[in-house]
Amino acid sequence: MARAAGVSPTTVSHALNGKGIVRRETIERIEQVAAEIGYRPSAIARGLQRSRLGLLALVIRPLHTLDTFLPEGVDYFLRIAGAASLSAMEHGYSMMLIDDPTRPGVPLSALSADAYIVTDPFENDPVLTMLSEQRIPFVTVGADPARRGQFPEIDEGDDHQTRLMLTHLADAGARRIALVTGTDRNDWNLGSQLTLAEWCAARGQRPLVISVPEVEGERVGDAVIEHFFGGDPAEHPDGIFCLTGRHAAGVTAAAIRRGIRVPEDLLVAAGSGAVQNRTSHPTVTTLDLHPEEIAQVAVETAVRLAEGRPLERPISTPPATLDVRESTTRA
Amino acid sequence: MARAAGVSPTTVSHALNGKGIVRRETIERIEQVAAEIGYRPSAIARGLQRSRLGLLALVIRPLHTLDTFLPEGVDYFLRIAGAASLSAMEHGYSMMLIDDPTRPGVPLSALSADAYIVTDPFENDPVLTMLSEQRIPFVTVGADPARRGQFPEIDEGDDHQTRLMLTHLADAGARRIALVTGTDRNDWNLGSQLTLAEWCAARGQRPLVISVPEVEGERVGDAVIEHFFGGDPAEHPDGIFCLTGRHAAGVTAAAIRRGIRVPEDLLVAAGSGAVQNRTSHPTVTTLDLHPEEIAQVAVETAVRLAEGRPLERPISTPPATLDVRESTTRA
DNA sequence: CTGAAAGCGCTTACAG
DNA sequence: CTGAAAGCGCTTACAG
Repeated sequence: MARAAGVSPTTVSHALNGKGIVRRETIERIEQVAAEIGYRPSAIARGLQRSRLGLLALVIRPLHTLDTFLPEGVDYFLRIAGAASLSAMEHGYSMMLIDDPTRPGVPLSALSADAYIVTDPFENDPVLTMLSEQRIPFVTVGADPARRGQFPEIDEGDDHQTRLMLTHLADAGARRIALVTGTDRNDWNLGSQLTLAEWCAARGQRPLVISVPEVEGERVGDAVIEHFFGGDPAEHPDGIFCLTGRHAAGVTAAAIRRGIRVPEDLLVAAGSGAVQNRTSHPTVTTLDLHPEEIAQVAVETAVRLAEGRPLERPISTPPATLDVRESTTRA
Repeated sequence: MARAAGVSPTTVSHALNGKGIVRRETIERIEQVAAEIGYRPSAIARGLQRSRLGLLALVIRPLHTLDTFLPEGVDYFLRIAGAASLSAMEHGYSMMLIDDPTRPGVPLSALSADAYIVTDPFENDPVLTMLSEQRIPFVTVGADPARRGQFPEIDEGDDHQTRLMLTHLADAGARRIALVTGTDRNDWNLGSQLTLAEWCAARGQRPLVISVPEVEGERVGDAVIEHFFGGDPAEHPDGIFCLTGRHAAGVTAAAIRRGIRVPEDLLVAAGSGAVQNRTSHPTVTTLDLHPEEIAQVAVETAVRLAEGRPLERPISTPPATLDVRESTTRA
């Protein structure tokens, strides 16, 4: 490029980056030659200088537990990935989608992002440990339950969300609300149990909770219903809050199979909605967690970290909102 | 690192990469020191040498047309993205998810992948033109309809898939099959029209086709039904093949609203399934395009290109299979 | 205003 | 077996 324009590499660099002082005509000539020969500076060479590549990475932890990377109907994480990728490009970065970077033999490239976004880390998540040991900047979406506040984290507002849904269920007529969580030890699953415990304590109730694997999806329905409705009728719930949409779909179907009417006998709602919840009969009330906006905030934070700019903490996201549907609407 | 181990950078490089000849003990010492200080070679410096970063990029063209990057219920592209990302890591690469890289002001990083995968390029797709001009390796999933065979491409088997579905509809009792395509000018939309034209020609029929925007999703239902059932009853179809699952969902619902029974009066099927099709009433027959396997083949091809290894052409993917559901099953 | 020099952190011939 | 030198393609002080 320098040769083609008949100047030194220094001048090319100055001209194209608007640094230093270069005669206007020289800049124009260089720009023209660059356009002609389709010159683009090498991101790698520049990266070596700045030791930043303009790369962000997204690690979606819960997907690692699921058998398929992308469980059907669960659009929450996928919308995060898409929105994060767009958002990154708007900030001048590209987004890598990577699986567990602590596995032996991960590609070097998977560890060369300028900053990482880790959504829903597990308790004492080794990914966070590794990144932190390697002094690689990262931000989590949802805290590591065992290390809350230790790392830059974006509060998903789990507590608020859980209360929002519990209040809605109570308003809709539920007197005894059971909780169905997943088994991943993340803030979402663990935090909601704490919130329910407080909620129940305030009402002098014993919390009804069951944790079932995320990966089982709809299949957990019968087991969950049997668990809550198998024993003492005095202990039967009249509202069930499932953290995942697929669990809620399975629970709703199983309840109906057992002759329990939804919403007449039992209110059902989901935390993170699945597409199924919008098309099932009855349709199921869910929370809208606004994944696009979470992704945007996460990317902004990651960019700040990558560029060594200060963070405003705590970082929070717009609160979840309710999508009220038939499963919690009594006539 | 070299200093820490008391050897030269050359020896470190040799030891860690298994190149050259290094005494076993030296290797061991270097490895130990590396582990102790958590040393990882810089992917950037190495990349500058090899002018490859170990990065692949996925460009999902149809998502660009849609208003949201990740339309709800459409899991095809998302499953491709997830599977491609996993597959890339197995090959020692990381996967970037990028939007249109021809836009002015794209991050340099978005153009520094070793090879690109472009799914469902448009006719004369500027992305392909740009990549090809810049001599950046890429493979398309589905051809550029205007430049078939000009670039490395993975055949999605559109023709086979369309015939598979037409045959199924005919077997299920349809005498007059209409086609609903999207409006993106990609192989999937254009190719299926050609196949239908041939199919109809063989039967002495005039093809019934309408193209409606992908982004409209379910909302197109009434317009499509009105288009096909508004006029001469002799021209009413008794089978509709919608290329997208969301269109099929909308069409099914609209037909039922109009008193057209599915599947009794009208068979409906979808090309690429959406989650809705599995939970609607009636459930809707779809093709399973096996996105995970397509992603895998695409990644393998991209890796070959990145490494300058020869391609075996034509590259093909496992044929689509039918998921037969209620919408094409008459009692 | 412009360019020669050094350096980012590696790898790869090549010399010892 | 080991290391000094050159170089990957840029950027950034610094000298002219």
